[in-house]
Amino acid sequence: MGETGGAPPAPSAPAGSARPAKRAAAKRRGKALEGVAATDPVASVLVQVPLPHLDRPFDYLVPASMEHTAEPGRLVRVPFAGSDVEGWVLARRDASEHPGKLARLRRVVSGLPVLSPPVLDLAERVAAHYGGTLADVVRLAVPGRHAGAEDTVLRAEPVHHEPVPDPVAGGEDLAGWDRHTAGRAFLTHLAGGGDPRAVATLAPGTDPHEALAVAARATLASGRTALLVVPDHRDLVRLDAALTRRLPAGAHVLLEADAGPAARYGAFLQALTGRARVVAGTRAAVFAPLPNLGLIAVLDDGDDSHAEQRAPYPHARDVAVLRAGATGCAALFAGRTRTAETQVLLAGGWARAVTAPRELVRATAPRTVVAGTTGPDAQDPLAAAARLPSDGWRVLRDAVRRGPVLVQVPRTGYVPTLACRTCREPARCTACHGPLALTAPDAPAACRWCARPAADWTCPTCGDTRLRAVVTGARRTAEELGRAFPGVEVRTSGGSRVLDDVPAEPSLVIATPGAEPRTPGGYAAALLLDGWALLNRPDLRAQEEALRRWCEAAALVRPVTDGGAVVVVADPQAAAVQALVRWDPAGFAERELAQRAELDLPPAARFAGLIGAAADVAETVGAVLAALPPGPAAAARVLGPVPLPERPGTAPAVRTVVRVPRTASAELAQAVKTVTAGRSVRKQPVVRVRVDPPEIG
DNA sequence: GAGGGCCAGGTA
DNA sequence: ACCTGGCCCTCG
Repeated sequence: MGETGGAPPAPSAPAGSARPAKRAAAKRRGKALEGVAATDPVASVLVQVPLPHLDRPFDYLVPASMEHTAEPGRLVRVPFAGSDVEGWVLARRDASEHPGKLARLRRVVSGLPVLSPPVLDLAERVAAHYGGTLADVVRLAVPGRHAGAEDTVLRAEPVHHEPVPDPVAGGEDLAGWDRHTAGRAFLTHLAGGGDPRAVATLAPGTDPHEALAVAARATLASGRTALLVVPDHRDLVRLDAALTRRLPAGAHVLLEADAGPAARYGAFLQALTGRARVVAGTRAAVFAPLPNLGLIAVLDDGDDSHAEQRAPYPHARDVAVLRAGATGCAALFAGRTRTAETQVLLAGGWARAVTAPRELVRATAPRTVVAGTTGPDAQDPLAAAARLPSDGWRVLRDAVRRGPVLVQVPRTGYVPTLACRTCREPARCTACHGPLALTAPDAPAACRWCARPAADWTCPTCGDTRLRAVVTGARRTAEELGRAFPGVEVRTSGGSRVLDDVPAEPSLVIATPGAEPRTPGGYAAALLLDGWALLNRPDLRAQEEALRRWCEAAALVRPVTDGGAVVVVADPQAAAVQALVRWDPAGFAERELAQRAELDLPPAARFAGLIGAAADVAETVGAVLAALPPGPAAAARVLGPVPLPERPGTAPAVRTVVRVPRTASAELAQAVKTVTAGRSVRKQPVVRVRVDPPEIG
C-alpha cells in the first residue's frame, strides 16, 4: 500500500513517476532509491494493532541504513493499512513468503531490542492461554518507550556485580525460612542453581517481604537473576526496604506503573541490560526481561491486584506459572494463606509445599475466638452498643490497656445477596451453583450466573426454603467502639488515607482490609468485624478472600504467648472461620479446591465470560461452541445469559459464561480466539471475552 | 480499524 | 451511464 515504486531487488524510479502523481512521491524518492540490507533484508514485524484478525507477523524490507539496528526485539514504525503504526521486529530473514510487494520499515524507534526472545515466547504463551492477541500481551509486557530514560541507560557506565554468598551456607538470618518445613531446602536448592518450585504458606511472625528478599539473595548466590512480584505499591515499599538491607547496593530495581513512564521504562531497561539483577514490581513486572532468570516469585497471589485490567486480563500468578514452565526457572508463591489455584499446583506435583509446622504456629499465632461462642452473652451495655458479644468485648477491653488494638472493617458497597434464613449459608443456584441475588426490588430471587429463578430453592445445609438479604458491613460499629473507649486514641487507615505504622501505645486502629498499619511489637489484639458481609459476598472466592484478609490482620497481632488475641465476628461454622481459629490455611485450601472440583467451579473448571448485547453474546456463544472440538463441546455448559446492571450512557449488556473441564482449557482459548477474530473481520459488535474472570457473581 | 473492490439495486 | 449502500477482503 502506498509503496508505488519500490520493487525489492531493483528500485525503479521511473515506475514511481509513471504512476498517477502523488504529493509524497518526490519526498519518498530518496528513500526508495536506497538499497536494502545486504543480509536478511526481510524483517518479520508484529504490528501494534488491537484487532484479533491481524494478530500475525507482517514482512517488511529493511533499508540498508537499518541493516544493523532493525534487529529482533526493536520497536519500529512501519506503514500499515494506509498509515504508520508501531510494531516490534520479531525476526530477520533472507526472504519472505509473502507473494506481494513488501513495504519498507519507516524507522527504527528504540535504541535497544526491548522485546527479548524469552519474553516474546512468554507473551505467545500468555496470548494462547487467554485467547487474546500477541500484540495486546506485548503491549502489557513492554512499557512505553521513553527517550530520556533510554539515553541515560545507554550512556551509563557498565556495572560490575559483586558475587553474593549463599545465605544458607553462610549462616545468615533466613527470615524464618529455616523454621518452615522444606524452607531451608528450597533456599539451598536455589543457591545451588536448581529450579525448585514452592507454594510457601508463611506462619505469623515470618515477614513475607523479608522472606522474598532472602529467596532473591539465594538466587543471586547461584549467579542468576530474580523477579519478585507483589500486589501493590505499599508492598513494594516494604519489599524495597528488605532488599536494600539484604542485597548489595544497586542489585535491585523497582518496576511499577505508579512511578511514571520514565522511571518505569528506565527500570525495565536496567533489567534488560543486566544492570539490575533483581526486579521487584507490581503485576506487569512479571514480564520483566531479566536475562538468566533463576527465580520468579509472586507474593500473596490471592490479592485481586494481581489481575491485569487490560485485555486479555492476565493474572500475574498464571503468567508466572507459564514463565517458570517455559524457562525452567524456580518459582515461589508465598503468602499468609493459600489459594485454590496454587493448591492445584501442589495437587498436580508441579510445586512443593513450604509450610509452618504446628509448633511454629502455636508459638507465633495469636489466640483466636469467634465472638459469641465463649461463655454466656452477659448484658454488658457497652457490648450491646457495639453490637459485639460480651466475650469479644472482654478481650478488647483487656487488650487496649496493653497496646494498640486493630479493628478490621470491610469496605462498604458489597452487592446485596441472599443467604439461608436459618443457617445463613450463602444461597446457591440448584442448577449451576452460582450465587442467588435479588436483581431488582420485588423481583424473585435469581441466579447471577444462569438467571434461573430460584423458586424451588431449598437450603442444602438445613433444609429451610426461606431466604434473607445479607446486610453489608457498617463502619459505624467501629465508630461506636471508639466512643465506648473514652480517652483511648482512635486512628483510621483506609481509602485515600493509609497509615504505614502506628506507635506501640494503647489505641484503637480502625482499618479496611489491606490498609492495616504495622506496629512495633505487634498489636495486643485484633477485632475482625462484619465477617457476615465478607463471607456472603456473591463471589465464589468469598471464603478464601475472607480468610486471606483475616490472616493478614491476625499476623500483625502478638503471639498468644505474649497475650495476643483475635476476635472474629462471623458464623462460627464457616470454613474460613474455622481455618482462622485453627490457623490452618493449607488445610482450608485443600478443602476449598476439593469443593470447587465437586461443583465444577474454577480452578477445577475453566470459565470464559462473554459480555455484550444479548443478541451478539448469544451468537458468539453459539460460534464458540461450534468452534470447540467434539469432546470439549460435549462437555461444555452454557450458564446464562444474565442481564448486567444497567449503567447510564451504555447499552444494556448481558453476560454468559461458557464452562469447560480444565482439560479443555486450551481448546476453549483457541475457540475464543477464532471466534473473536472472525467477528472482528466482519466488523460485528464487540463481545468482550474474559477467560478465568477473577470474580464471577 | 481504514481503504477499496464488487455487486445489487436504485436513479437520471 | 452513474450513484449508493452493503458485504467482504486485505492490510506486508
